[in-house]
Amino acid sequence: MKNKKDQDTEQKILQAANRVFLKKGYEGARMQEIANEAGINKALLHYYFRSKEKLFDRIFREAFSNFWPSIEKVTKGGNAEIKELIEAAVNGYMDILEDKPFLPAFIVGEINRSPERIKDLLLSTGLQPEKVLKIVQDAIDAGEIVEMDPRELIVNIVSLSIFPFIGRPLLSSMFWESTEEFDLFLKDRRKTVYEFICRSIMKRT
Amino acid sequence: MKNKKDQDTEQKILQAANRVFLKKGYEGARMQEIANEAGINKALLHYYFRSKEKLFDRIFREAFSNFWPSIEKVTKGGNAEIKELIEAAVNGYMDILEDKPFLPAFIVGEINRSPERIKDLLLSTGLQPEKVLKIVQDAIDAGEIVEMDPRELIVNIVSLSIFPFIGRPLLSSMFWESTEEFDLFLKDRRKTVYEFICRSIMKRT
DNA sequence: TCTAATTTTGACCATATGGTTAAAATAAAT
DNA sequence: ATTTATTTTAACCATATGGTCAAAATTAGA
Repeated sequence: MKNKKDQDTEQKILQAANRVFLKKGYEGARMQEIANEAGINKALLHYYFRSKEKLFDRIFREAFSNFWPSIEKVTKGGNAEIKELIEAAVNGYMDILEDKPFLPAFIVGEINRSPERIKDLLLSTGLQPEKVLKIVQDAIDAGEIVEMDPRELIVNIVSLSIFPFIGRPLLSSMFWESTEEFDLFLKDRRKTVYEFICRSIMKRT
Repeated sequence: MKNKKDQDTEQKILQAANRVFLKKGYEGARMQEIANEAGINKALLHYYFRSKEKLFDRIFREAFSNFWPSIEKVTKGGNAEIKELIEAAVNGYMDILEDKPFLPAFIVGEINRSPERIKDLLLSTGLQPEKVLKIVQDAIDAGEIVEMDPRELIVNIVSLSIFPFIGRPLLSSMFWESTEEFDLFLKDRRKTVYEFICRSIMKRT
């Protein structure tokens, strides 16, 4: 039976673990640092979460499920508009990543470390990539956009949305005066990316 | 004075370190594993490279300098064509990344781990981002392409070229039958990315 | 208030890991 | 051939790290 203090401590641990794991990854993270960050004894971590792997697994699954923008509004109604899909995807990613900029680097880094877990993870998210593909394919069949592999468009949308956050330190150093200015650029970007994509896929008159 | 065996061993170590560090990152890599991979005693690593940090630094600098496509052909002559720039950049990245797919994940991961090193690294590469920006700006001023922040176009080119390699395990699991098929997709991609970008920036008639 | 259950801690353990050292093996110099 | 310099190894060392445990502190239940 859980009481109030129980919940508090568990939450403090999870928040601390989240900060540390996301910034340093599984290999770089230290249980001691997580304990310090949470303001508790290291043994408590094991009391609540058995092992580093178990704790990490909890954090990672949570992070992974937060990684996907919700586009049900677009996919639900049968009459899916391709432009709405793009707008929802780009805005969805921007919303998530402005709030948690470390998320994508963390996810791809950890997936790279143990790729065998992907299948399981994807299943538990209940994502339906086929639905997204179908929307794109329908738009192509209807002649609304140029002909292309639907997967290519998806990859491009995702690339344009996510990569600037992964490459933030590098890009901001090369082309901006400061990371703050780069962040301003990122804020504007949801508009410009959307336009960039639409210009490319709309047929010429 | 170095003799032949010396060179051999050093090279074997560097190759082994390269494999291990690129796949596992600094924190995940083990000196023992590098030694095994190189077929030598662990103490030899320290004989040749003092410490893990020193060895890593050597590998990382090498990796970082390999990360940039050579676009001098385009930038050298004053008459820089924007389309040539895009083609050179996309093809340059594809050439590099088809050969070393782990490179971008490694670089961005390690830069994330210690961002303070970037300035120094960038200086030692002798890259000139301004030149690239100027080519884009000139094309805009000449009315060849649509108006936009030149940095935005650069970021888009880089994102579209690099991200699919970073997100390979995830993307291939979601939208392809196997990683092999995804790799075929990546091979074709240098054409389609180029076209995708050009369609977006060329002015409508 | 008194007891039982739960939570928290400090001290400890086993192992992994980066690093060192002295001696053995090999190559170079004479 | 003998000596000297260099390369390689096995055996260690110190420390960091994930994890455990018994006791103390706290909370819940009677």
